[in-house]
Amino acid sequence: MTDRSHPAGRPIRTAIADEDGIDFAIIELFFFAYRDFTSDPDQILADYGFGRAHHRVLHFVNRRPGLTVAELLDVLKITKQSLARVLKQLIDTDHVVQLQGPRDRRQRELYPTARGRALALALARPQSRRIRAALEDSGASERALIERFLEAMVNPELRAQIDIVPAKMSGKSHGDH
Amino acid sequence: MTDRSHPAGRPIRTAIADEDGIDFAIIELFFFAYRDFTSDPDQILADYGFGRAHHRVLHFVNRRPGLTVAELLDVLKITKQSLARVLKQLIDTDHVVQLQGPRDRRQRELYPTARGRALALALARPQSRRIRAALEDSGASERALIERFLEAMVNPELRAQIDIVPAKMSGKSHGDH
DNA sequence: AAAATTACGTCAATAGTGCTGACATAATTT
DNA sequence: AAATTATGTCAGCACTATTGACGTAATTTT
Repeated sequence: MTDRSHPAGRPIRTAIADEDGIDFAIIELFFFAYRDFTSDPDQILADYGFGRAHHRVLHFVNRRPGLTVAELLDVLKITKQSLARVLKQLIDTDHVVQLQGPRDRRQRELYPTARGRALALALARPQSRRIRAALEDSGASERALIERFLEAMVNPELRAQIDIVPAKMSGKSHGDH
Repeated sequence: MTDRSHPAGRPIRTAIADEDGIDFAIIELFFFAYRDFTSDPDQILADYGFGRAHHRVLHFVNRRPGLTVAELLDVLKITKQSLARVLKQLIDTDHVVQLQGPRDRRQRELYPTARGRALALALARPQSRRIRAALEDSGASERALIERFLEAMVNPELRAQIDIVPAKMSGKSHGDH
């Protein structure tokens, strides 16, 4: 501990400040907030032997039923191999089913089953509860502002992927026949 | 693909809605936002052969210089073993130094070196830039509201850890004596 | 003073999730 | 017919996290 073979490196005893106007407070809060935000579903997932990767796949398959493997890879920004394992498990446990693409038969359209839908909901519930509580606690209950802020945190090139599912309003031409 | 040995599991073709009033939009945005938020420092860390774990240690050692190993474990909520490797690397590369605790000589107080301070700043810079841009883009530029929201997302029991470093402002009503 | 506890370090083994590169197959496009 | 595309799969690797066990030095308790 005192046998330094290094060029010294004296200890800095002052806390890092807002040097250069860096917003350490929010950087740190974002870390804590995201950690706790994911901890709720982690509990549930553990019962199924699933991890966060399963959650993400399940989430997007429920949000965009019928999306293909390639589309899912693009949304998640992971590799085929990374997806393969978790997707296979979700299919084997009957949470997700694959259907041959209607236009292009090479494609696999991914859909949730009733079971997959139920699990996705169970995972989202505590997260949504936390969000609602946080909105209330933070006073303003300015949902729209938080939404805009989070969206602005995302890389501009990727925002397109997000707006794909505007839920119900903003009458998209989603024509689910 | 049609050789199902399962009890069936018919595909659900409708997108998951705001069933039960679940806020899927913000859940999803939080995922995208955090992913991109961490991608900036990830680029830099790769040059050092470091990962996110190194970043987190470096961050907190800079924020609370002199914190002990036990305190760091408590903040990060990881195990001793998980910390051991990354901390050792940070010490070996002269980013962090250990000093024997003054009161309790079993303790190791952790401090950043000049190098560690510089790296912490370099990692925080793009994150802070992203936050500032997002605050501006989201119009309101309501920093305080975002801060309150994120804090409210954290488990109440853990909020104590956060307020430890109120920097200077963060004019909370938490009456810091 | 002896015993118990604490703080830290370390070893071994394991899990989850990510990566790259290579290769195979079927289907579509050129 | 040839090239490309969508998907699946294999092998191997890296990082971060886990649990459990053990050792040592220092402190606290009895």
